[in-house]
Amino acid sequence: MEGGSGNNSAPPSTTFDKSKVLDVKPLRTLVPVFPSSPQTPPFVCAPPSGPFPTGFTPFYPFNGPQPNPPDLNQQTHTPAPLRSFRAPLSNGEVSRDGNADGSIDAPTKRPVGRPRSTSSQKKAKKDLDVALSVANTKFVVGISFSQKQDGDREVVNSVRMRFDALRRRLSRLEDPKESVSRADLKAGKILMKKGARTNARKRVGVVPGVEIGDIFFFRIEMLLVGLHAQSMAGIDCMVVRGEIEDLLAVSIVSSGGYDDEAEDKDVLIYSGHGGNVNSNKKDKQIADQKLERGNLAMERSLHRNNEVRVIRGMKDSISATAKVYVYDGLYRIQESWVEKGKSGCNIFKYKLLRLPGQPSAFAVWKSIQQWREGFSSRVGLILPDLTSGAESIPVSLVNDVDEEKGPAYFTYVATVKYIKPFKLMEPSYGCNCRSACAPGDLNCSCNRKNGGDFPYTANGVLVSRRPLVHECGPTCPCIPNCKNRVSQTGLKVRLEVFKTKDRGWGLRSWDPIRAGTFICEYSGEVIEKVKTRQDGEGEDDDYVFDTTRVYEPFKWNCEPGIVEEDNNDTTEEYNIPSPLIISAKNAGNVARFMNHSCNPNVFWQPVAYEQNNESYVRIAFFALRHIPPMTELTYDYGTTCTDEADGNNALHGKKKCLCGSPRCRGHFG
DNA sequence: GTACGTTCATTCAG
DNA sequence: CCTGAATGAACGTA
Repeated sequence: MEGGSGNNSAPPSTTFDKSKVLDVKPLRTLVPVFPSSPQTPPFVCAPPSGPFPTGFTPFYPFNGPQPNPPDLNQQTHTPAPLRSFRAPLSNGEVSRDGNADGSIDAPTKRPVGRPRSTSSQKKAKKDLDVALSVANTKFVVGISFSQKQDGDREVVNSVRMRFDALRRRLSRLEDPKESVSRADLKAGKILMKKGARTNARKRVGVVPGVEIGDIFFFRIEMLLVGLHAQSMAGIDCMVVRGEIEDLLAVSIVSSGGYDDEAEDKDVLIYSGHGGNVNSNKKDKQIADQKLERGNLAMERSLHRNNEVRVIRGMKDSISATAKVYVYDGLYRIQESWVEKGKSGCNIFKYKLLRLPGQPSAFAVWKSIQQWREGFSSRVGLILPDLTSGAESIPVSLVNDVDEEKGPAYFTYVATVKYIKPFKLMEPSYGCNCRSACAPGDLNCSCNRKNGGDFPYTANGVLVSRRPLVHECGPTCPCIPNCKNRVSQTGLKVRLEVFKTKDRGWGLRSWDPIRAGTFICEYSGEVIEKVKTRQDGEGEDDDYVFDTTRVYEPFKWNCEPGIVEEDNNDTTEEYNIPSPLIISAKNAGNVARFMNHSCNPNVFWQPVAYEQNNESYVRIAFFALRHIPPMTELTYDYGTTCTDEADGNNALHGKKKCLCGSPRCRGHFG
């Protein structure tokens, strides 16, 4: 397993029998490349040099005990910080927290003449709302008052993951009669009402826990973490009270709806709002923009010279209208002017400059776009496709940190080999669906095996972790792009294998990745037992995936009871019919390059499907949270069950962890 | 597959 | 408290 640099310098052809792996299709061999640099040292097994925290949890748990609950019971108002531009606790804020009375059926005024929903639709919607409202009472928030006002990284991640878990769960209901439209809004509404948000107090500048480069797929997500507190409007502003009361812009979203110029990575020409430029009203009356609200705030911020957060919105490839938002850090407004728009009406324009010294975010996206279009070459590119066509999309091999020309020789296999079937409790011959298997169709035996709970959303995103995901297999008659074949259809995310600074080769993506996205399976050769030096088997096999290791439990699924009929087993403990050990030392795919982290962004999930009336289990990797482009992909390797009573060093075979997470366990493997 | 219109939402400011 | 503006998002149609 790629855990460090120690394995990458083995001579390519002397340590294993190539013929054994070269006669099976569809194999592609990686062009042999030899490290030109001196051998890098193998993994150090030195004892930890400092105190390592115990009681690790991979991320802030949704509920249940927390290692160090920060201010969990604090109910008193924290005094408003003396820092300028921080919104004081308003009465409105307190009252919103206090009386979440759930009046979700409050009538909303519609513009006259707008067609109204049919009564049956309204009834269905109301029923669902009531169900959601009832479910809310069981909902454990676990976010303290002070965390709601001012967050940190853990709270921000917790809110974002909880939002998406809930959104996926709500959008899973694909029976058209019960379909939830705008699951994002529904999930956001529930979380808002329960106070499961953070950084609710507006502020100028940095939002604690939100990092430059963070990505969002819904406006509501940015609202929940306090990055941009408007559900639709592009300019967010706040009133500051000082010697004179002032209105300041705090954040803007550049989404392409207006005539912005967003070509330069450090400069943004932003248009003011209003004038019905992009109104969804029937009358396309275009008017001059007025110096009010957001426009006024931008003008005041120009004179005050305060920092303005900039979020860049872009088209997401997942669908025609989907967007992805990238937090690009702090800018300052340099100048403003008024110009005539296409229709001849006045439009406010603002020129913003990015503050220097910030990590790049949008610039990374620009570079990737250039590489894709071939306008610029990737620095340090060694191979455009290390799979030699074994995958349907290329995987680049890149080294921009040193001279090493590639990992040690291995054979690229897109899927696992020598896999053994396991016996099912009851024999199964796949489903009988003619076209695509339909979620909710209990005539489909694959659906029944999944407890009637379709594992994926319409976008092919995993809804929840479960003991075993049952996909349709090669002998199911449904169409090849049936939605229940996500892990069999090959790579969808554009990946690259790259040289890390201190952990050998690693894996990362050019594409932004939504939580729950399938990344790859763990390919390789199924083996009976892990080879170790101790057993006289030569060197340790570090490219191993082993289901019998001990894995740190973590919570990924949405809380049970959010949706009324959602009473299925929500356990996230895996149930694998028989242990599975895969070695990718000699043959494997991109998964062999994924490094370990104690705070990973990827997790594995066993997936079963049938072939010739037998069932097989494979290991599929999914994104644990949203992953920005060029962020290293990591998962938790787990730990071997070391028998400490046998006199051996309990750390034998374990490797010093370099993941750098605050909750690092110190060792892994 | 993209482009555009329609529809139904939500939050916050005024 | 009430109202409406607002650089949403999904979906249907061309």
